[in-house]
Amino acid sequence: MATNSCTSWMLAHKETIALSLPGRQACSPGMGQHAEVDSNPQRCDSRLAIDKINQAHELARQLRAVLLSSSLPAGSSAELAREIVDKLMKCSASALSRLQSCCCRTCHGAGQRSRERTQNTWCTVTSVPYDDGHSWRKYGQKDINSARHPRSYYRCIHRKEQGCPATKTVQQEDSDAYPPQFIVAYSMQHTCGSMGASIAFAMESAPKEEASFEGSRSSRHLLPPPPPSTAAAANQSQTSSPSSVGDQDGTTRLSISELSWQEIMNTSPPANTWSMDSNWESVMGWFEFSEA
DNA sequence: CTAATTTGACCTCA
DNA sequence: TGAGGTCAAATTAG
Repeated sequence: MATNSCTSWMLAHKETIALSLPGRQACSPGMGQHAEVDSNPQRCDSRLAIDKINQAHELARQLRAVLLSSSLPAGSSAELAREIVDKLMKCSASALSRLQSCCCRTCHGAGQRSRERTQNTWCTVTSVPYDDGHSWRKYGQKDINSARHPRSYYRCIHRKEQGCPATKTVQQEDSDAYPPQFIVAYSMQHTCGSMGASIAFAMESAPKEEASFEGSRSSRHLLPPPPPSTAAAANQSQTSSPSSVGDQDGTTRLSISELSWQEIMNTSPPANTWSMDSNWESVMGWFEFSEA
């Protein structure tokens, strides 16, 4: 797959950021099979959640337009972007909260080797499974019996030097949806000092696995190099996406992470607060989302 | 040359 | 015993 087409895909789907939903679907033990969303309206306020997600989607679209705008004077676009991101996060947090209240939080239990691990496993379904704010290194890939697509295994890049136990698996759903949806299952919290991550699942932006769709063997070409101004941040995410996207014409378009996300993260709660197992309430409290 | 990915073999668990 | 997870040598790319 050509780098150009991949970049185009990335730009085309930027607005899908923030729509990765830890509670959107209850992951089945097999992961390769579609999980059932709770259809009981009394137990699962899914309709409201969907509305909220749609709002988030629209906000993300607006944000993209702002970020890609070159006519705005410096400073104003960043300010506007921050406001939009703020609203976006409120909406997605609200949706997540609602969905989480009704959907199971435990993902694939099959194959888990210990109770501890099972308790520290959660998942999300997203069209852009890679940039979740942490650095991952792929260490394996397996064909799964019940799934059409192989499952990829990643571990934290700091595993060696810092002993970080975090791992994740990425598997494309069997559906023919476009963009393709991926089930991302995380295991264990990061103990490394890298960016607080899980919150950044909302900012995924680089569909590396796109390479496999197109038949390319390596995905290393697919991501444009980060600009100097964000090299440090990108360095934290070697296998995830850079924090901004370089255009083919040589200019650098600011991404969410560059304009506002870093600022948000600077005042964010502890890195692991997005664990669906233990700290969800604190996250909700931090966002102080107005309503839902 | 170094680092990341691929992939077949091996390990663990149900 | 089979399925899923991990290891590690080989391969690939910068």
